[in-house]
Amino acid sequence: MAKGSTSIVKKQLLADFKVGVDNVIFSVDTDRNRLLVLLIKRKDEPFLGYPCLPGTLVREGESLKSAARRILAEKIRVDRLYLEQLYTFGGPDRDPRESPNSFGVRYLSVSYFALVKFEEAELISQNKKDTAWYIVQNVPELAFDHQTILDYGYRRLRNKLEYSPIAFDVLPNEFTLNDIYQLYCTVLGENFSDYSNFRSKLLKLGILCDTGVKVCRGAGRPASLYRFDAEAFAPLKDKPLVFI
Amino acid sequence: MAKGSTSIVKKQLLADFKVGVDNVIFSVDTDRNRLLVLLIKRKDEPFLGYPCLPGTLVREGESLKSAARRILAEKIRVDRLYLEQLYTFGGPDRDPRESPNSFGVRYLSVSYFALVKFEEAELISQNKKDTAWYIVQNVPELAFDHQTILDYGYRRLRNKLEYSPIAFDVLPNEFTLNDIYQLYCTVLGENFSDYSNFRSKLLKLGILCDTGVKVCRGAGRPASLYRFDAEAFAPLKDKPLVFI
DNA sequence: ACAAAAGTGTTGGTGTTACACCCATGG
DNA sequence: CCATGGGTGTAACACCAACACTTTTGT
Repeated sequence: MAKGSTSIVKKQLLADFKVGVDNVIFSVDTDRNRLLVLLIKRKDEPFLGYPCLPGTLVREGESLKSAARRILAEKIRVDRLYLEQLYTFGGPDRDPRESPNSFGVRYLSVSYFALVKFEEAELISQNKKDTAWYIVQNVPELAFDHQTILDYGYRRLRNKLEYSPIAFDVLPNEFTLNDIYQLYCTVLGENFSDYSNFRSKLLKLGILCDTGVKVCRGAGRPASLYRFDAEAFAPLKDKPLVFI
Repeated sequence: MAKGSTSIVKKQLLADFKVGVDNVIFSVDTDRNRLLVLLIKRKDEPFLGYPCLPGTLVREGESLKSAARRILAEKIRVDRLYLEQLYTFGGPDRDPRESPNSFGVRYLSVSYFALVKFEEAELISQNKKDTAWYIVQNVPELAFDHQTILDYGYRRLRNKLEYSPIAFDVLPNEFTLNDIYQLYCTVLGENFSDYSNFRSKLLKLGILCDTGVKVCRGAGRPASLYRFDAEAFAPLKDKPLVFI
């Protein structure tokens, strides 16, 4: 904003804000083919008992992203994740707490979108009973406008998956091609692409290297373990790239 | 944000925010094949005299989008435009005015991205001498972190153009296929696509209707005037769609 | 005034590539 | 049983060429 405005516009007209950060935290349970989102049960009015996205208010000297990381660290413990800003919801009427007697303080929500590894996402024990993973396609009614935020995050997740390699942020260091395929299926739907084409397309990108190691999962031919080659991907960064 | 947080975290830790809105306003001068962005010269310190994005602080009871529309209306007069939120920049160090003696008030910038019709974008006279269109690829050094915001907006513009019909928001009601092509060329670069394929692809979408009227522009065969068919496009909304 | 030339919009064709769908093979 | 790899037909696209209709230029 230009400072010029502050001197022209009367101070008392300007809204005072508290800024909150709400996280849409996704994980993929590849074993059961489920896309999950982390929700917590509210312990206060309004919307007492309703699930909502984990959020927090931004503290002094804290960046928005730091706040997002902090609330994430309070709920789950992960060492690898993908995190990016989603959208800012800031209408004056989005939160019923912004009543006329709220002294003119408005609440703004900057939402963040996170993707974490389900297998290593350990719920922090102190919040365990109120924090849980929900199947995205089947969440109950959420508090505030959090369903809107969730929808927005879900759309972003699907888009991101198609043109950027965020899947590798939540896959083990070594994985089979089928592991990736299952992840994509879970998020994008069963028939987003043929497995055969998905394979060859992904391999042709040259960003995976075959470790040569084979793994047997149940019956069937052993699959090769691959590793994401960050160096090979680096020059492709910021280029239009399609992963499907 | 969950209200639970407010009761746990000590009030004095929370940052107080003033929220600003900065607009990245693009227009396309199709005659001269130029992509333009609207900048204003700062009349205050810091960055006195530097160009910056038009912005304002959000007032009480005003939504973010309303603030974006207000600042836009103060600079230019248009009746058709495309407007969407871009990104929120909120690090505690982004604005040098946020010094330790600023009483802990932080400035957050929610940026908006707008596309307007160059031909009808009339600069409001009172700001005329400090408000001007700049060629995007050739802007001078900007105040604050506005170059970052501009870059972000430019990228968004190119992406949006490829998969959503925002071009029709800034084209005349009736236009030739070459008009659209020129607009795409100006934004995406000369060789983004072959004209022949661009034509047939666009027509095959079935969202344009031929008015039958022909226009002659200088020499050459007369071109058909087309009109965007909003009804035909409606069912395609929210579907993955490619315009290139 | 008339014919030729040049400019611009329009339409169609061809080779290459990507993809959907299917099948053979290997461990 | 399942991962792997290859094969085929269709559709999309890059590149190219021809054609249609107009204005401009030359004689």
